[in-house]
Amino acid sequence: MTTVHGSPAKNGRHSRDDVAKAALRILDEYGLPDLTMRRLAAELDVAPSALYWHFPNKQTLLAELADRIASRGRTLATPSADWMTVTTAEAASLRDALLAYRDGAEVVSSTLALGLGESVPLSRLTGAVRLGGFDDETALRASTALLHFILGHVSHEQQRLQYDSIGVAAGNGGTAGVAVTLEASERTAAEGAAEFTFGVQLFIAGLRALAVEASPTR
Amino acid sequence: MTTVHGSPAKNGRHSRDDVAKAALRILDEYGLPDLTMRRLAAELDVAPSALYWHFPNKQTLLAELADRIASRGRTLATPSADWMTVTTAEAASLRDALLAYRDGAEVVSSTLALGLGESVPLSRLTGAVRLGGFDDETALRASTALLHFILGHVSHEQQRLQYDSIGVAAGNGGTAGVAVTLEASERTAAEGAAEFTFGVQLFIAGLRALAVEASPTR
DNA sequence: ACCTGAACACCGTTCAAGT
DNA sequence: ACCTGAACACCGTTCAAGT
Repeated sequence: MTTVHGSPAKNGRHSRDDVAKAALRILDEYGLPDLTMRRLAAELDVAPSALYWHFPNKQTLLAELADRIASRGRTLATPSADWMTVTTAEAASLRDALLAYRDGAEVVSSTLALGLGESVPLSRLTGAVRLGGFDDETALRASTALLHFILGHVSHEQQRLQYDSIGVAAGNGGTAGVAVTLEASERTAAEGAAEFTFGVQLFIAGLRALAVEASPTR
Repeated sequence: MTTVHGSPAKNGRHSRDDVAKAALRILDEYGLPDLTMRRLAAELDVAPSALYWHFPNKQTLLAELADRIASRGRTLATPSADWMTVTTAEAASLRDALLAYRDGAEVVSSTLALGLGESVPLSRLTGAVRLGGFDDETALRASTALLHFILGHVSHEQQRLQYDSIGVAAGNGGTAGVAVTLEASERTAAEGAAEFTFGVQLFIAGLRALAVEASPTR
């Protein structure tokens, strides 16, 4: 017997990994507000208190999810490109990872705001920027600023996507309504991507300009 | 008879403004997690259900608070400065407004994420950028990116401030501990301001660079 | 116009005890 | 090693009814 999601039924014996995976499933299907400890326990056919054997509290669980979301499919291996190309690719890859889960940006940004797990996405961006030969402080400040932009932008983007899909549910029910809403969400996605690219380029252009000011001969 | 906060005691008859002001008091003194409808009702000596006469739900109340926070003391009147000066001043003024209330950035950013009330801070930034002669789309995208940076940055900054003050409470109790922590929070504040300035200048430099690319003669 | 009382349907977390 | 049962101390929101 397997669940609808393909994971084996374990008759009430779970690992920490099982819990995290079930949480990601709920997050992706129903969104962050519906990801409660009680709902998660029910999904695993377990009493709510059982979860506290695997995670000391909800915050820690969310940090684990943030880590998994931000680390997902992030192997680019652009071998010897310049820092601007690598930074652009890193930013796009982070955006993709956040967009891969419903409310992904919210989860990452809220656990970053609580002081846990900011390391993964930030260090990748910092590493990319550092390729440009900037000093460590500049690289860190610039990538922190870029990270804030990315998280804010994708959060906003995902909120608009959800708004569009509420439009589907609240539509007048016909295929016409669905078609209109699909159009709207395509427009939302396209505009989101364009805004994102613009923002990233703005950062890179700014960084390059500051570098030129510092050493005009190069 | 007046309350400790100086507002007149109204024997259980309140206006919408009273409710918002009491909410801001709780927010500033105890933080966003402690700002519950029940706690707010208690502060006003009223049953929780009474609040729903003034606001349809908590989200609407938070949107009202976000509006008040983001609009606070924001009259700069730099008459005829260039767009870079005005944008820098607008960004700094927004940061000051957010820092003026505990968890201010969180409140503004979360209600912006819910689609309400983004107008005030965004339109001021957009107006400032537009002074540079950029087309409307560019001005909007750039100021949106800048706003995301500001909200993310100040959220992070306020979280660190809170972390520092927890240090005070959890310190070993002596004056030495307090002194160390004060030092830490001063360092936090100074570093926060420097990072902020750097981020804003990055944006402005990027925007100027993009403008030069578009029309190299100017 | 503004509020009460009572209820509904939830939360996160703890802790002794079980297997 | 992993879970149950029961409890504690909360939430936001609705709605009929009061003044």
